[in-house]
Amino acid sequence: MARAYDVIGIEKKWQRRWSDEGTYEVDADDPRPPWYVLTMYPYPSGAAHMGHVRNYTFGDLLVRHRTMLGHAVLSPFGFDSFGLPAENAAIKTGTHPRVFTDARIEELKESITSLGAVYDWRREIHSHDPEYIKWNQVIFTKLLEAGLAYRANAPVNWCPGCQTVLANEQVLADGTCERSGDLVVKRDLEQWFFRITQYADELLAGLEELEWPERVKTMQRNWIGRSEGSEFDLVVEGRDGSDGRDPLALRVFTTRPDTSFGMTYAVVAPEHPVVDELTTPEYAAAVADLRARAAASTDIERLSESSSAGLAKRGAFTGSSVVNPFTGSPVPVYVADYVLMGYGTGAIMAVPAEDTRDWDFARAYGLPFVRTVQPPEGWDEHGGPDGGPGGAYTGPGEKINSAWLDGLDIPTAKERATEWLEEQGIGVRKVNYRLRDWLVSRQRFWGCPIPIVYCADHGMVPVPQDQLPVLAPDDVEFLPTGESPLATHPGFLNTTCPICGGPATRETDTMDTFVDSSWYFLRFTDPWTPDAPFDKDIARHWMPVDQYIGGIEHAILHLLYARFFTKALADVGLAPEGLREPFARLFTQGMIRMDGKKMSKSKGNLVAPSSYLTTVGADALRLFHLFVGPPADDVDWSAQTDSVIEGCARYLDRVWRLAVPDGPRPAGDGTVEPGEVDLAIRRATHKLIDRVSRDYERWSYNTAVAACMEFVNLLAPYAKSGGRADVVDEAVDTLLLLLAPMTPHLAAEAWERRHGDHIHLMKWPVADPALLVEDTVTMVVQVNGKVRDRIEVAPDVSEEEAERLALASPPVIEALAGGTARRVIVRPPKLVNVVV
RNA sequence: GGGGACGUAGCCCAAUUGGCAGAGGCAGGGCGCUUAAACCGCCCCGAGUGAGGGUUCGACUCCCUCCGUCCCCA
Repeated sequence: MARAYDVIGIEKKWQRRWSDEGTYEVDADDPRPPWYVLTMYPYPSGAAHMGHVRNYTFGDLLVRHRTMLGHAVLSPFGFDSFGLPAENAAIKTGTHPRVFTDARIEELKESITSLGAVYDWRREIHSHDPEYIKWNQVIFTKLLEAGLAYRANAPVNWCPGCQTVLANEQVLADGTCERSGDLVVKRDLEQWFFRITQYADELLAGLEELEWPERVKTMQRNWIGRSEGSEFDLVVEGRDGSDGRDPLALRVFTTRPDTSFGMTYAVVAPEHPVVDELTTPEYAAAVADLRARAAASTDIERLSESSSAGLAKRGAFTGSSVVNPFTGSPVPVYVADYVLMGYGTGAIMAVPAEDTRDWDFARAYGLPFVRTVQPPEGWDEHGGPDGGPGGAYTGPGEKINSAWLDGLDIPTAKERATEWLEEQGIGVRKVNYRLRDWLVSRQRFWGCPIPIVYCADHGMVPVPQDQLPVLAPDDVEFLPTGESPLATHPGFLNTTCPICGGPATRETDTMDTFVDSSWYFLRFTDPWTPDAPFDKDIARHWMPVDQYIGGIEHAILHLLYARFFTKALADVGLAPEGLREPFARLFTQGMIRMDGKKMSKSKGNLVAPSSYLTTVGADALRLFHLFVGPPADDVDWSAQTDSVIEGCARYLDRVWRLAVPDGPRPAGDGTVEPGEVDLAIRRATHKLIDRVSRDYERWSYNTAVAACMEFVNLLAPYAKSGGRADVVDEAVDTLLLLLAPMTPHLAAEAWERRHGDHIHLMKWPVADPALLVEDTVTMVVQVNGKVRDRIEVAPDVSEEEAERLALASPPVIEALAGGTARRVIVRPPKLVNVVV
């Protein structure tokens, strides 16, 4: 399509100038108030895709807008450059992951730049850079010193395809690996953990003060999963110690101690260490069978009620009983896979009447139930789904069948039961979390090595800071065995003990890449200090990030880990004390979908931005992303999308012709007083400032663009048919200033041709309040909600006057037809409704 | 199974938060310009808001139920 201006040439010209002139480079001693805008740093996957374009368009708009508002805007960029794809490529092609990664970084950097997105590139970070690795390792040893990192043997999710450990969240709902699709299995391994659970309460409480989307905060709350309850002992029948054997008891956790009188059986997790002791010879085979099956399935499968295993195969009687301390009666103990070792104590009291999972299990095994909460009338007949009989009742109600708790409400009964357990010395109040410690070990090559050596005499020894970074060797072979090359490289593996100098071996695990992304935003504030990961005072100047932008897919893990790291780093003295939260405001933009699926490389439905950059240009593509809908909403890439993008390009052509006319600029008549028509344009100009400014604040770019389009529709005929030059100039200049953050190249070039200077160094326009007030507004007059008349009134019309005018309106009088108004609703100056 | 978001013209979306359902764009149609077409300019065409009920003088907006799409947790 023929364009009104040299789009490609102009875009290249300005991209070079912003870079050459360092327009968006800032330092901590800048006198302007600081503002930190950050878009989540990307994994370098090669040339940018549409999701990147959308992402960086929002971020870049903010950087330019905030700068025009007079802030010193910190806008850094970097790459999350460790990760699996580079290593897989190495195995496939024999290219070293660094070579592969560096090439992908260059591609991505180039395509980000060609979008017109501006950054302070002096601060660029690569997480595979030796300098970054070093500080990562220093942080690791500091956390170790502080007791926030530890090593433990743990059952882990093992992906046979990737030959590595996966975090729970990397395992999909169907029990397969999110990357390779292989079925994940359980394995016991010595692993490194970060003690994030120590911060569980603070991570929960800290959410309150954050200006984050409510749903992200909800997801984090659910992930942390704080629950208050009691932990108490169930004495195994016959093992109270009176027969000379050691007493044996089963410790259970419950959030509903008030239901204890309704316990009809108890359950232990298949992995529970007490299982062997509880199981009588008679039931040993069945229990062993169940344990084997549980070990082969994932947590998700085990908790799923529609498991293919079926309820009947999911439990086994141990042959033992435990005594319910509330009733003194024994109940049978089962092993069942719906109880997990990792949560609570790995054992529960089962109350089928008030817990749906217990109910299902009890029914499958013919176990009785006793209600301890009075269900509503008719519950047993039609309380269930589809009006069938009701099962477990988990709602509020009066306590029954519970001796001294009878008649109480649930909260009171809960408190009494807890107090009783404490008085009897058999239980304690307990807060439980769903959140687990963060497993950071990865059996991969392309990650940050964990800086630990193992010495025969001194055990586990952290590598001293002056010997960091520990770097992976270059001369490695990448074989499709799945084993990390680090584990078999003698030069890397064999080292000396930092304490005694004797022979030692290195830790061969590398860190989860979420470690790298948990503090990069701090490093960005000062990537130059030689003796620390960043200077604390400089970090304090810029932090927290004023606006963080990223995908909703990071709602839980990355954001939770980064919050944990910020607190932990402050506590070990690396980050500024008092800095508890890294991201004051968060925005999660919608994703791009095509044919109902997320647009992604793995789904093979990518639309390359590059084809648009060489046709309609970056500005039009940016404008499209801003215009297509609310930033938080998903974008459907459809057959019509190209026409919409062309429509955006057409609009920019119109703006260009308006701003840089072919012929001589219209000579305005500055001698005559402006008339009504001229004033209307001026009013529209200032209303546009007001509207766009407010839309920017509330992330409503689609309406801001629509307002600019509407304005051009109004302005173009006026400018063409002899409008006053001063009025047109004010209108066009204002429009360019408002567009500058959205379509920076066009705005910059047009402004330079008009004024010879740099639009992005201009101040954001301010609306003249005098031009925002209307002389008159249209007041709607209704009779019984039906519009009968419209009357022009003063904006500050009084209630009495509005009512008088409405009742005097001929159409209203006609509609009333001699009847009297029963009631008149007056909402000046917008509406009067006469009710008959 | 639990929690959440969203359903407005053929399509993408507005409606300043309970007050005239339409701002903008795409697609479609007409006229002008043109030898013709594209480009460009001007104009036209459009839903009663997923369905049902409730609250209210008044509901796209608030409350229930259902349907559909998507997200999170199981």
